[in-house]
Amino acid sequence: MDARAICLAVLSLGDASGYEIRKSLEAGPFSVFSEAGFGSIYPALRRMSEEGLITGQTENQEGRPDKKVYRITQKGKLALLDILEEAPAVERFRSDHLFRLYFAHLMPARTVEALIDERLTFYRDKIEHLCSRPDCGSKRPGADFVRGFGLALYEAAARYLDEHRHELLAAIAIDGELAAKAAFAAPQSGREIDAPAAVPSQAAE
Amino acid sequence: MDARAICLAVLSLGDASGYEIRKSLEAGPFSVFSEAGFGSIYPALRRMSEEGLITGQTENQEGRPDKKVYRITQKGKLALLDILEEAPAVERFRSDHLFRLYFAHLMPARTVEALIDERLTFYRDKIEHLCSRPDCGSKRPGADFVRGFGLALYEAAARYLDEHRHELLAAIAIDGELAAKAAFAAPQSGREIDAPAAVPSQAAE
DNA sequence: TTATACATGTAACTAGTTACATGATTGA
DNA sequence: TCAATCATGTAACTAGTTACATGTATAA
Repeated sequence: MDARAICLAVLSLGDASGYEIRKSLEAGPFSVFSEAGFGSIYPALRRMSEEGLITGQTENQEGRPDKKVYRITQKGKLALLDILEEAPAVERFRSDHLFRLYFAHLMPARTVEALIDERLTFYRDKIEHLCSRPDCGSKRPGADFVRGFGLALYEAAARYLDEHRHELLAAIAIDGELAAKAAFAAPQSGREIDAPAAVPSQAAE
Repeated sequence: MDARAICLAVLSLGDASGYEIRKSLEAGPFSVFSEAGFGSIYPALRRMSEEGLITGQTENQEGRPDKKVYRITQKGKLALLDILEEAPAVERFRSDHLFRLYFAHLMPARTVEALIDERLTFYRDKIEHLCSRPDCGSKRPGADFVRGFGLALYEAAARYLDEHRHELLAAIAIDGELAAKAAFAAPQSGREIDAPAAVPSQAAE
């Protein structure tokens, strides 16, 4: 889903300003599986407002900037139902952290350690956050299902990192810390120059 | 990481053509955490070739199109090390499937069922695929770590779906299948029109 | 005969990020 | 006094997707 769908989804739960939508994506029920910045939220709201999917009402506030509170229209509700019926996009998962950890042998052990710790903290924060709001109303069964799913994943991730960090760190240490990096970056080493034909199958595997 | 980093990573394991890089992203060691299409791979390879991070050699093949086999240069290796040292991007997770499942009450039960089954098959395929190649060489400890992480996540996901699908499906059925959808889409219902100020906090929560 | 695998690439488009502009209030 | 929170928005840029163009060989 794109920023439009996300905004529509948040507004289907209740009126909100662009700022509040953003906040909701950080902490609300959609925080498990979506994210969007102001740079995509504001243009999306404006366009949907022009198209009649939502309406905006400017609220004057004392002491702080005016806010524009949006409300989903019936047309907007139907648009959301349409989005729900569309074939879901192929789920793609890209992880910068895993990318780096794959090359752990090319980094100093303390960098790898910091990387894992940071990730652990991230998952634990997420778990704590999800646990702190039981929110189990049977009105929206999908909400509980999705929250449970997120919780299960975050817990599995945290458990894995916790149980395997020493393993990885030990394996790097044995390697002589930066020896692997030096070997990799050395002008001549790390590749058999006269055996290029044999390598592609390895890469493709 | 972007398409450039991904290509560099694959090439650091061995020479490959654009086509082979793509294949490797579907099945190889990076399939756990990255994906890229031809439309981003080919331009990335060309640019990196111009910049001297990789070199390309055209191989004539009988009976099939020529292929351009790329090899990472020393400059390319240093570039990869640079990427590894950069602060990792904030990990963002967007899921079309979870988005839909959140609104399960607005969809026919059989659609929801199909959605979950599809996902279950996806995770099981991934698990089977990851298990089928033990590949435990101590040379690249990060490779095993990352594969294990992916496996742990996919297993947790599959387990959750398996154990909770009936729960969700039952909750929807009780609701009278499409009654919720009708109520949601009905012109007047689903929102207290005269209590707009109270709603934002709910959305933001 | 039909689809898939092999193989590379471009053009047009869509979407999203980053940085900037503006400015008051509140808490440390 | 400094940072954070509230609040909205635009412009320039970056990146990625989709559809197209081209063509052979092989397996079902």
